[in-house]
Amino acid sequence: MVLTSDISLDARALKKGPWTSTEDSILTSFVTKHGEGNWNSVQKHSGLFRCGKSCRLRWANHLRPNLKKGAFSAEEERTIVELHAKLGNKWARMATQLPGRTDNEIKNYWNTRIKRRTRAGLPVYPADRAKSCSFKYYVEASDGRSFISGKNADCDLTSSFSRQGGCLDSFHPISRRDNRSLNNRTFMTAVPPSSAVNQGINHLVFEGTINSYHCTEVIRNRQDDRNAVTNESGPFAESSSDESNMISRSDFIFSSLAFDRGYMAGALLSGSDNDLGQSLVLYNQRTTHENPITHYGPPVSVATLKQELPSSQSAVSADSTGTQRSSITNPSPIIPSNNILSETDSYGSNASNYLEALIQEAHPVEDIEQVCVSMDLIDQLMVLTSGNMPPDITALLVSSGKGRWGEKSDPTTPVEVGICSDHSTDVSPICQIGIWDETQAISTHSCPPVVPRFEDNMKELPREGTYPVCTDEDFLTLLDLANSDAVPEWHTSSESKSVGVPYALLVGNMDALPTQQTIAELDNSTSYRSVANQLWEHSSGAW
DNA sequence: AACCACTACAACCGCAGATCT
DNA sequence: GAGATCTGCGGTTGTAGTGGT
Repeated sequence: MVLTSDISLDARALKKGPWTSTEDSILTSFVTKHGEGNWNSVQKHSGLFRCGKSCRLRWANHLRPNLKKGAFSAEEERTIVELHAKLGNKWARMATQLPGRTDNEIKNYWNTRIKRRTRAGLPVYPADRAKSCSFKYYVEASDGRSFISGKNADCDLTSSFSRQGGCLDSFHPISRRDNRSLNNRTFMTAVPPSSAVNQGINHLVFEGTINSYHCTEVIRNRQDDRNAVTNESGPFAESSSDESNMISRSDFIFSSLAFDRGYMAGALLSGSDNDLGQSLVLYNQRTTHENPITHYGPPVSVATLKQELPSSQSAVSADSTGTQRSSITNPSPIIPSNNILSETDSYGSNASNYLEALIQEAHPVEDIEQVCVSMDLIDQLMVLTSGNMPPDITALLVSSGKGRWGEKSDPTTPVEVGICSDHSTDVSPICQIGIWDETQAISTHSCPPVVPRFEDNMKELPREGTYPVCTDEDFLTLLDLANSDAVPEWHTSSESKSVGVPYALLVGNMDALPTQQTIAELDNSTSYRSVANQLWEHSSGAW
């Protein structure tokens, strides 16, 4: 009531509409004299009958020095497209990357561009931006599962993933740490059709931000997305440029990366942050960068897996005979058709023993260094473990691969943690563990495996002594060495380095995870690879 | 010349977070 | 600690200019 008259008074007093040159000059002289800020006082003391907001806007968009006028250059346009792909409608943030341009300009440009392209039936993002990733792998498994694995060398989009039941488009990993696009980061997602949803492997590979243009059915078996499974619509189903679709979630925790013949090798279902204790969480970038607590949880039992799946999806299903079995297509006649593991079994020791038996069956045991673990074995193991590779087995496989590093086909596929093959030979070059790199292309990786000490499992690893088991003192020593820059880094990419989990893997002791401060210091000074290098030298190449 | 569609741009509005009192 | 105020951001609207019919 009281305010009504005030408001109408203000409405009468304050001018709206286009600014005159006189007003501009008044505002300019006032700001030049008194500086920016305190815009309401501008209105009060400058004689302008404009509200503070209007003054700020006029100054910021038109009067402040160093503003660029005129049409956007081709380079600026390209930058805008890239930035929008990464940031969405964060005009102000985009403006900081375009000197002399205002958020309003960029917004106007984008909106008219959107209109134009939409009217023309063109995609928002140019096709060359949406498809230029060279996917290292694309596998359509016989059971209908599809995987896309992309590593991207020159663009920040991974898309053009379209398949029955879902597609992934415009996939933009962005570092939370500095909002930098993880352009060269390897990522993969698996989008199984409904018939295979119960594999427990349909998880995004990374934790980050997804700009979900046209994303559908990407994540389907997360706790809070279970309802979405039934209506064939994932959490990113809406197609919109709305900021609300900039989904940043921390619970897309990928497991291992490698797969062949359509099978995940290495595995693991993800879990939310709250599930750390249940899942074998291998990497969680958010926790790494902001709160470096990343766990190797206990192995996920089949029962746990089952529990974690939506009600419409079960890890094991009954076949026509009523036998409960993994719904992963059995890839090999070697493996009995029924699941060796009972539902309630943790696969741990059984699987380990079974794998050892398999290896011994395939190769003479006297020279384990010559053992080649074929993908058949990995296939079988995947069936055995329903896609969840226990860490001790992972380590065993690495052990089997000892000595193969750098030989013939270079096992350069980077993995976060897990097992991979290079997909180039019939016989897999075994496994790698623990090399996580968001800046290196797949094909340029070459470094010795870093074997985590899986706490209780460590003492059970074969060939004890060949693993780089680090004490905390070792860790500090290595850290000093790394920070001393005494050793050349394995790569000198100017991109920021990823530390944290790799470090922990390196150290082999999750308890020895460096503090965030340490990570930051390390990140500024050297690469964790130099530590790995030291580790390698310390072990005299023994691993 | 008049009208219309379209584009580019400027400015306003509402909201939310930060800061102040 | 709570309310007021300031500031910045993003969405929306208004308007001038341009080109085609």
